[in-house]
This record gives sequence, structure tokens and C-alpha cells, in this order.
Amino acid sequence: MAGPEARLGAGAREFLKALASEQRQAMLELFTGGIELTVGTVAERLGIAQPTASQQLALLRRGGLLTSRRDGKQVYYRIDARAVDQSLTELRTYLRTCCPPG
Amino acid sequence: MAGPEARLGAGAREFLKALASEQRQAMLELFTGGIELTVGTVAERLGIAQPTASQQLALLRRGGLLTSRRDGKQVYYRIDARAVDQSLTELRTYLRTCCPPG
DNA sequence: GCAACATATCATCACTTTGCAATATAACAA
DNA sequence: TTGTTATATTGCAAAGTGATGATATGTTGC
Repeated sequence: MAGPEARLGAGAREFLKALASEQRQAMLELFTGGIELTVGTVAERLGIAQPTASQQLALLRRGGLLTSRRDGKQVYYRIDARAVDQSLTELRTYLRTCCPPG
Repeated sequence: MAGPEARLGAGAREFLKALASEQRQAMLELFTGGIELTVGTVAERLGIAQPTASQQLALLRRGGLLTSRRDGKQVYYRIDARAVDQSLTELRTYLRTCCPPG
């Protein structure tokens, strides 16, 4: 009955890595409110090249922070609220095993 | 009256970066239970050189995960449970502004 | 003061990440 | 098919990270 979260999983680590970048944080904030954005829009708003935006969005998706869907020529990204909440819960559980807050 | 956590602070980013490393996670786990360890002990247990342990411990301290105190020739590190809890709360608040879980 | 020990900093190297230009792939229209 | 648009992938230079040995700093004891 010990918690299965003694060690942080690879997924949670991808989540942390994805968030541990100022630019990707700025990128994530563009999606506040659950809105959808295309790769081109993100590139334009952040003033970065299209391939860079595509790569960073892919990292955020791998980290479980974003999901994407294709609609015609465009790909829309949006926040994956459920996965974010899940990763955050895993992180909290993990930190409680090593860092009892009480 | 909007929350002051619209943007993640530099402190929280250091926290994330410190955690986003498998080795530093392993390092953190050595401190489970609130125990104190010296730099040399950490280096020995992880099988890494002393300067490497010193640097990584410094990163964890900068990220607010560890604190240190000197006792004679040795420096003892331990988990800073209060700061960890604080960073985690900031992260949760931040994620709620952009990623409403409902 | 000096010697011995523990930790921190420095110099360097290998490896990874980040950015862009160029190119490839995917979807739609004619 | 051909052309156009949107995104993904590739290749490469620049910047950052992680590792070490060598060295500097700090503490204790003589």
C-alpha cells in the first residue's frame, strides 16, 4: 500500500522540462482561457521563426501540456487541462514523500 | 483584483529547472525524511565527483528545494519543506490561470 | 604560523538545447 | 497534376548544461 509515486516518472520529468523554459512559459500563456492557436499564430505573436514555434510546441505537447488537432492545412494547439492537472498531482504526491510539509 | 500570479516568477522557474533533471531528483530523494547530508556523502552515494555534487546541490538550493548550514568543516544540506510547498502552490496557482481544470 | 580536511570555485571538455534557413510533407483548390 | 499555403523535419552554428581535475576558500588543531 505504499504509494506508487516514490520516483517521478518519465512523463512527469518531460512535464517539468517543458515548463522550465521562459519562452515555453510565454508560449503557454498565449493559450490562457482554453483558446486554440495555430503554429503560425504562435510564431507571429512571439516573434520567432515558424520551425522554432513548431519544435517548442511539440515539446509542450510531449510534456503533456498541449494537445493538437488538424483542421485542413492548419494545426490547432490548445492546453490539455486534464493532463496538466494529472502531472501536477503526480508532482505533489512525489514531493510529499520526500518533503513532508508538516 | 486579478491574481498576482499571471506570470511565473524567476524563483518558480529555478524551482522547475532544478527538478527537471533525473540526477537532481535522485539527489533530492537522498534527503527523504528530512535528514541532513554532507556534500561528500551525497557525492559518494551517487558515485559522482565532489565538485559535481557541490554544483548540483547549489542548484537545488537556488531553486529553493534545499537549505544548508555549516558545522565545522562540513556543510549539511536538507530539504526546505516550507519553500518547496510555497513553490508548488505558486505553480498550481499559475497553472490554474491558464489551464482551468474544470 | 602550518598541515589536514571539507567544500566551493575555476578551466576545460563533451553533450545537449535553441535558433534559423532550407527542405520535406500534408491539405486544399483549380 | 500543378500550385499555394501550413506545418513538420533536417542540418548546422551558437549558447547552455554536466562532468571532471586542479585550485582556492574555510575550518580545525597543533
